[in-house]
Amino acid sequence: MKDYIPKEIEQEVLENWIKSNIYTVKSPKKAFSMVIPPPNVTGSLHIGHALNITIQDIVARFKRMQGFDVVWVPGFDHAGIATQFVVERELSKENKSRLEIGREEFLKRVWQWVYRSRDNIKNQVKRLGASVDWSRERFTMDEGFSRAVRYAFKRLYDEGLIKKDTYIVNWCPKDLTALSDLEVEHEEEKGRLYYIKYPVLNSDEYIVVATTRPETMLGDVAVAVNPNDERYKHLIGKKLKLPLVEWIRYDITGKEISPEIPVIADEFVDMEFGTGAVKITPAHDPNDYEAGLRQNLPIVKIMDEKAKLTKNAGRFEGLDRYEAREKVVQELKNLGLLEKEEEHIHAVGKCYRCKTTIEPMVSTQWFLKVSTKKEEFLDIVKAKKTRFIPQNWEKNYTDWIENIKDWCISRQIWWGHRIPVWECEDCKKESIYTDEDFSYVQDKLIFNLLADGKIKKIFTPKEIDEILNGRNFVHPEMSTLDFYKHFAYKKYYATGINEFSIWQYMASRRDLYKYHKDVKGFELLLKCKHCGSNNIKQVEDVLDTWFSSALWPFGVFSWPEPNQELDACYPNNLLVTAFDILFFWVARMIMMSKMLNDKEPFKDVYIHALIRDEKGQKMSKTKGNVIDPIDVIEKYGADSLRFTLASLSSALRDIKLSEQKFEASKFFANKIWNAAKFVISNTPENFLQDIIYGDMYEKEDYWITTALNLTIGQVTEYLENYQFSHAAQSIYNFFWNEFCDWYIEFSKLRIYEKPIEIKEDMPDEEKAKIEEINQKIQKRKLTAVGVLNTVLSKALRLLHPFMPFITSYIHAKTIFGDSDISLKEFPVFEKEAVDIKSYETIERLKRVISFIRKIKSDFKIESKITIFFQTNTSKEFLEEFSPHIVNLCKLSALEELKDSANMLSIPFEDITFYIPEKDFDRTSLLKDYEKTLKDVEKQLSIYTSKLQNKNFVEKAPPEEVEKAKATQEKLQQEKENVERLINILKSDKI
RNA sequence: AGGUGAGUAGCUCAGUGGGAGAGCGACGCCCUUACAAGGCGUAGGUCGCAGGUUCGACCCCUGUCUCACCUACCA
Repeated sequence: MKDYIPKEIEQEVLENWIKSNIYTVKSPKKAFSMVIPPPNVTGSLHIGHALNITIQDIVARFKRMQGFDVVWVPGFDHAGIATQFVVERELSKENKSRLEIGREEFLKRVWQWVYRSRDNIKNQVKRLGASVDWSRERFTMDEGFSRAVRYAFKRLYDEGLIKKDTYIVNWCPKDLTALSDLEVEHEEEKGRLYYIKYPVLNSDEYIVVATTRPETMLGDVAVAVNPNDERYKHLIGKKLKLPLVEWIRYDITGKEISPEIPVIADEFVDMEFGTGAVKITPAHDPNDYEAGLRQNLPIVKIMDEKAKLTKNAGRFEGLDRYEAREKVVQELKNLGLLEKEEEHIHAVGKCYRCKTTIEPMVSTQWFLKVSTKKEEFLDIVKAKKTRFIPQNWEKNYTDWIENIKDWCISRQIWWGHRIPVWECEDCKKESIYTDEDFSYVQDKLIFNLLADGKIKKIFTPKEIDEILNGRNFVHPEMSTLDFYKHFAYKKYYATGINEFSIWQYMASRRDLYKYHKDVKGFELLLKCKHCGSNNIKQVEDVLDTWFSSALWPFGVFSWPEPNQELDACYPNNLLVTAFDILFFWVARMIMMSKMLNDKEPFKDVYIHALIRDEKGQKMSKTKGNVIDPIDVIEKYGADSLRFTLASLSSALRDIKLSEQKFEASKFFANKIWNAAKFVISNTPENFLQDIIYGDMYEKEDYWITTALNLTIGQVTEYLENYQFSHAAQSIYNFFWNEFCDWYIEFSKLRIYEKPIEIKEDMPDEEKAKIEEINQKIQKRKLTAVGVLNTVLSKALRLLHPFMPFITSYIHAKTIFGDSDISLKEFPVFEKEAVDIKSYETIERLKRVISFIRKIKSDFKIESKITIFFQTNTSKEFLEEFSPHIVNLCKLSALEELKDSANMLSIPFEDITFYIPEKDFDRTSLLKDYEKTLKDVEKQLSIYTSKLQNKNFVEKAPPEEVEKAKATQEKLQQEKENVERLINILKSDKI
């Protein structure tokens, strides 16, 4: 073995895994299932993904080694608005807009983008070492998912849970789409509060209203005051003249609305704020909208979808909302109707994608009525059908569900699942289509292609042939037809489909397919399910991306088709995700799973932290503080990246990350490498045959076996409880501080012990004696090698989930390397391997060695010396381990004291050591020991007073009192020892 | 405004009703045949502040300050 170069070994190991396909599971029996949170196809993975994938892979590898059929499904999310946004930005580089090139051409561009981005991310996931089953890869826009989305939509619609409705929504005037409440980010902003006078009709009085958005006054339909507000009570029911407006406005039903508006009473008005009078603009403010509904007020829209003012704004028509604001304010000023303006800080809603200020707008959208199902969604978590880890998140979930509003699921964008609703131009009613409406496979396939936008309204058999028999987007190794069979229908239809067979089929089904002679194409005839009219058109809107992501835990297992894998893998055993998508995604999955299947989507959700930069700030490309996981892998290796993330990942707090932190893990990997090098290079070739001739275990062998087993127990428990950082810490300590620092050093006594040379001229008897000794040496060596190998192998297996590459590479080179380490058994805690007596003996030995090392360091003893000892109770112990002490302390010998002349005596526990007198810095040493004495005395006084306290002795548990007594005695001895030493140092004797 | 989490060594963080820990950094000594990406040793903390409960509090309770995040409102 050469030096540790992560890049080289990781490459090699990765190739082996991919070649041998070991993470593919055909038919899971004892299943452990997870679905990857599908990364967006918007670019590349960031360090947060790396953390997410690392945690999942740790669990996956752990469970796999424990004998589970681990089904870990990878995949990607089409990310509607985000991806559309990115592709539009690309287009703008060519000075084009999506509106110019049209929907069809634009979507082609998106698919090209997705292809590149997907492959890039896929490669990154592989380099992280994720042991996903690539044969199960899915995409939220693949043929199976698109079909599942239609099924889901239809079921929810049929149950009355999906409704088209006119309602006030969050509208992004740049992306030109509605957004859900969650997609709006609130930011504090400095604004102004304008106080405007509204004259009371037929009176000299006026009401002053305060507003941050004066331009919306053009859409005012009332002014509201609190019914208990004495200032305004007399005005309730009177009319006001809306300033500036001298024209007729129309509400959304087309009714004329006068600029004379009523003063109304409504409880929602806060008397304390502003003037206590509120202008009501139902079309452009969510609160006003609600008030409008309560008070039966008309809705006057004054802005269009780009937030430009409309005809209702009279002479302000065509102005942008901000231009209009300035102009309105100016005109009010001129008329003397602006009482004052004030600085005002308030939160402004922004589009989460493009940061444009949201315009609340009344619009017709599709809603999923989740608010009616609150109790059911709460129950999943309350009844622990789904467990949140850490549990704290339950409260967040519960609070959010309790206040949930209906979910606006339609988006006015192009990239996404088009709503499967066909509206009838004749009877105006809605028909939902899925492939359930067709009985023959051919029709089902053609319908799906049509609904997915893969073919146009009029299509040719050749196009169908090319698509179905062409390479599939997600699984290029199979045709799209096979993809349908394998992933969507989960059945094998014998039907082969080609251009000719389709032609023949469609020609025979003139009831369903209309032939267009002019273009030699067919049209699938869809009819209105209510009046039978052919005059129906599919809704242009697409669904919120999270609508499809919410189906992920069962959609990847070919839902809605009943099948064995769905049964075996759903509910998923575990979902690992970050808290920032708790509502977006986790809650939505719970909702969909409950509504569609009456089940929880997963048993456990492990919610991990977000990664921030070293200053605790969110990483973002614009700030330039991102850490690219691939850069880290290049510099430090994927193993180091993973180990670092795992050791930093406490579930509760954010992770502050800087590049430097990967270094420690790389040093650790290097340590592993070198320790393994030592073990492997000292293992004889035919070791496995010879090991039966090995000798008995030494105490240190029992010691390391015990320490190993204690570690195994800890790591297993930590992993089972998702305590990754503790598990990582535990292995780290064992490997470095026990195995490397002590056991390997101890083992060198036997490993490097040289056989005695036999000389020709020796008498036979002596030769035989030496021969016997040499055999013994050989036997002892074999045992040490055996223990080294066993411990190394088990330690590597403990480490494997964290550092899969290096452990796989090294393990293959050990005597146990017949198959990949990821398929080996995870070490099991063995009670009978724990030998507390030997363990404590060696722990004592470690203390003695450390003490002698400290003495050597304190007294600046550099050369090899002989140290003498004197003891009543530990003679055997010191003699038994004298080789260990001599070697690890680099002494020339350790012997019992014969003559104390010119010796400096140093007490330790029940032993006194003697070193030769020599020059050293007495003052500084005295200072050190006096400080030690002070510390010991302080400790001792704590215990003494504790034991003198009657209350403690009487009330504390007896074992605590015993413990305190023991500690007191220990401290007493230590105190005496230090005092003795100080006296010796002070005496003129030396 | 409500909620959640955090405040422990210079930095990053563990920890728990009974002797304050680790990693990194700092300092001193060592190129010793697995490893200088290493070894050996050392220094450094009234555990945010104030009360309370307890025989005993870094830990539990109350209050308070600071920081971060989430949710809602803000005419």
